Amino acid sequence: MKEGPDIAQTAALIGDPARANMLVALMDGHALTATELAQEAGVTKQTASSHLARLTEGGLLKREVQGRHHYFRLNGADVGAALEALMGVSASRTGPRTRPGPRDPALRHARVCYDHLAGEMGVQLYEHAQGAGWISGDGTVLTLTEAGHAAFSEFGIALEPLQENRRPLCRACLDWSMRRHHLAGGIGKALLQSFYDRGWARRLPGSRIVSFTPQGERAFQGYFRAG
Amino acid sequence: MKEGPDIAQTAALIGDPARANMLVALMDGHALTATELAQEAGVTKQTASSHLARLTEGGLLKREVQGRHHYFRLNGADVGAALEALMGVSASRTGPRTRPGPRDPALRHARVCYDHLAGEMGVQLYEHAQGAGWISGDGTVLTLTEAGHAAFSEFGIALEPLQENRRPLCRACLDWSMRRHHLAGGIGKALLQSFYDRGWARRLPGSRIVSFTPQGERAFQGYFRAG
DNA sequence: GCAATGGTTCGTCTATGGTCGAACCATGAA
DNA sequence: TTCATGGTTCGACCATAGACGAACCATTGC
Repeated sequence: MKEGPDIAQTAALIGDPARANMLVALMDGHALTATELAQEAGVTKQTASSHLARLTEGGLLKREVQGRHHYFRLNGADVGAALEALMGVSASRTGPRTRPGPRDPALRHARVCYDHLAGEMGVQLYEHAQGAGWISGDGTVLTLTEAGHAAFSEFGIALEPLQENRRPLCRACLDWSMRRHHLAGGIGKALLQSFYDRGWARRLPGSRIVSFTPQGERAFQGYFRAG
Repeated sequence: MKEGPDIAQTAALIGDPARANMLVALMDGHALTATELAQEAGVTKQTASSHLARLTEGGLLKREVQGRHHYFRLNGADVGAALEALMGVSASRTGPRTRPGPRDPALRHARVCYDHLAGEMGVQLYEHAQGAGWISGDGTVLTLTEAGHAAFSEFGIALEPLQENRRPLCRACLDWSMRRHHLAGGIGKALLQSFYDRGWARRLPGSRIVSFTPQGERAFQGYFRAG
């Protein structure tokens, strides 16, 4: 009697704590090996192997074998989007009784979320874009205004190839550390890449921290100062 | 070591087949009583009661008591969005090996999905809007173009109050019966309401079918003919 | 008052599935 | 070859949680 795809199966896959930990660990976009994921999830290698097999079988993960290492990554952007959507409802429902956020100040200041900038700087970027009228809409889905189109183009973001993409151009992602929004979507990704390219910031290896240089932070503030 | 909201808990809530059936049954937007939901899920009243209690406790459902009837509905649009996102990944991963869609031709032709139009007519509407340049973007998130703004305004949709809303103005929703997109978001909802108001169509009670009158269908084709 | 209907609570049964120990394959290096 | 490391498979154990029967509360109508 049921119609539509088997949503329960997918949700149950995400619904196990160990697997959920693996998935959120992969939300930053890169691939991790099986043992790294086992450590992330806090289980032994055997159980991790079982979970990873089920996740790939279920189509949520993609496996790449390189020598004796098995790398896993999220299978497509929509998987990440679904995880973000679940985070959104979890955050708004269960409220802030969950831990208020990462304890590491650097993590809280600027970190990567899937493939875009999160943390205080991410929130600031979003709120500046909102205040300057570059984006409109207050939900998870945003529309890019003409002013925003002009501003991002001027900043050096090539918008046309992004619009060709199947990926949402412009989306808000709930920042669970601050319970505020930050900018996700194709533009969010392109902006972070641009920060890297300009030498404003770099990704600390083995961590989600995005480390801005003093000059980079100053330049960022010049473009996106709040208010 | 985990950070962020407890995504596993929410996902596990959705991950049970009985509960998932209840949730998708509620995706059309109205409220259903406990016994109706029990029937939808294919379980007895007792088990349904337990599931419903957990869903409301988890913040996914909202309960309204009217006399001796308990009505349940989805708790907010983001819950529906999360369900749609899960449907998206489920549909694209597990592929069309799941039943290709509703068997009832009327259901396949025009039905309600959460609160907007789905089925063949929904897909046609989306593709016309895409072809006419009213919307841009090919992912789940769309931007309304100026032409689209003009077109929908001319059709009689008041866009300004929608933009105030927290709800996404314009979004694509994957139609799992056709594996194509249809138009969701605030505009999708407003359009369907407009079809009702104009007397073009009505909702068949107790079903998801949207029944167009011959004149209504003709008028619809006049506005949104494909090609 | 009584009966009927809609929902919930309690107790029990059962099975699914998450976990780990141990053994087993595969790759790469000495 | 031998050894070490990264992953998987197998088997057994155990807890959770989903299912229903029965009884219980609440609302409506007679």
